[in-house]
Amino acid sequence: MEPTTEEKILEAAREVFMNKGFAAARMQEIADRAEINKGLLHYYYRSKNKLFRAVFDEAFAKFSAGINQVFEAEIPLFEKIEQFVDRYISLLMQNPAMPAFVISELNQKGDAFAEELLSRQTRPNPMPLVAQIQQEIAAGRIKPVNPIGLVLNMLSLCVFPILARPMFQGIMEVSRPVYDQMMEARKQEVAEFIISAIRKA
Amino acid sequence: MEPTTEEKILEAAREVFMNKGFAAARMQEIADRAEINKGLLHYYYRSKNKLFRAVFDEAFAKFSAGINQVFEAEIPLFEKIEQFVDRYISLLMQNPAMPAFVISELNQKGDAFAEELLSRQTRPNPMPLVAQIQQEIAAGRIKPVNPIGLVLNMLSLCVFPILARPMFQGIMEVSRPVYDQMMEARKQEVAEFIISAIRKA
DNA sequence: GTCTATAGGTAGATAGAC
DNA sequence: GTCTATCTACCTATAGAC
Repeated sequence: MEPTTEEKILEAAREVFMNKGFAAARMQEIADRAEINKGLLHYYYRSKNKLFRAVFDEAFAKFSAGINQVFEAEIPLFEKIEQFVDRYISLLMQNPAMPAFVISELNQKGDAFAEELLSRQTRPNPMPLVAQIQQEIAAGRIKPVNPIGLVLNMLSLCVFPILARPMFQGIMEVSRPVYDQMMEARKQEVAEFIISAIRKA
Repeated sequence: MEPTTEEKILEAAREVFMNKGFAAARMQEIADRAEINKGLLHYYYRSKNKLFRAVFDEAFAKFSAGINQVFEAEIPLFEKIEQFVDRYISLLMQNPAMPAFVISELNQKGDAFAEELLSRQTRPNPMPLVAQIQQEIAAGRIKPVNPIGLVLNMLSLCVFPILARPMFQGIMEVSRPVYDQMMEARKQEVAEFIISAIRKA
């Protein structure tokens, strides 16, 4: 089935906003990619800001849903870590521009924007995982680490390599296929790294 | 001593470019912050692009020098990890906008820009640390991990929490002072986390 | 709904007086 | 070196025909 005009606009806006950021994005380029004209863009979304919000909100909700799905799974901690790393790196590799997009817009638009955005329904909620980590510590099954710190470590290890891809490729002088291959191997390595760090001696 | 006009310009440009990014930065705002007028800005730096490059190159060189200093230190691996985490988190906390700035510009301007930029003299060189890790593995003193992956993990754990500060604060509902305090505590925690992960059982 | 044309505003860059 | 004034280009947004 043919995509509707609105779908074509959103798809085009996603690509342009995510790759260039809000300020550098051009309504003309979005119109061109959607194969319509600028006037029609404003007919559907009255302003650049409104179109941006539509794209950003969707990306943020997708990001949140993907992450919460694993946070909430009712499985043992070590399995959950493995699943989290595997699924989350896969999700990020499928949308490699998303993390840099979300991070830089949140940084640029100031804390007011971040606050407003994070007050919505669909947002990351690490509490189930935090609680699970606390239980494991209380039961003496893993080392006594800061639970929030551990969740932050898991996220850092998955997201940063995607954010830093251009820098990493430049410094290490590796081609894109080799980079992709390394990320694939990292799924296993990162899970082992985290589990080794918290497993009781 | 009074700062020269050029110093005032660079200082103002740093603040504006780092917080807003290239596209959203305005020459007018830079002029205002430097307490001069737009015309004079163009007298010193003929274009916005040239001014941006001056700021970016300086930030990138500073970033690289700080990191290389620890990569090259001739001390035992576990000590080096502790020093790296401590110093690098401190450096980042003193320039909290720098990582997001460098990362997003490298992502937005495409791989050509990244390639060109990374071909300069002062750039991050993790090879001394990679070699040291390989030696430790060969000597059987740490677990056999991917050396490049380990360096990437160290960087991820230090940089990502700074990049994600607005998101982290929003999700965890913590104030700025509490966030700063958590980052301070992380210096110790992250070093222990990494060492636990690679120490032989 | 979709197009063309254009209004209205703003930003980077230049000219020229002092 | 520093200023004011202005040019030129571009971009968002609107008006109006079809």
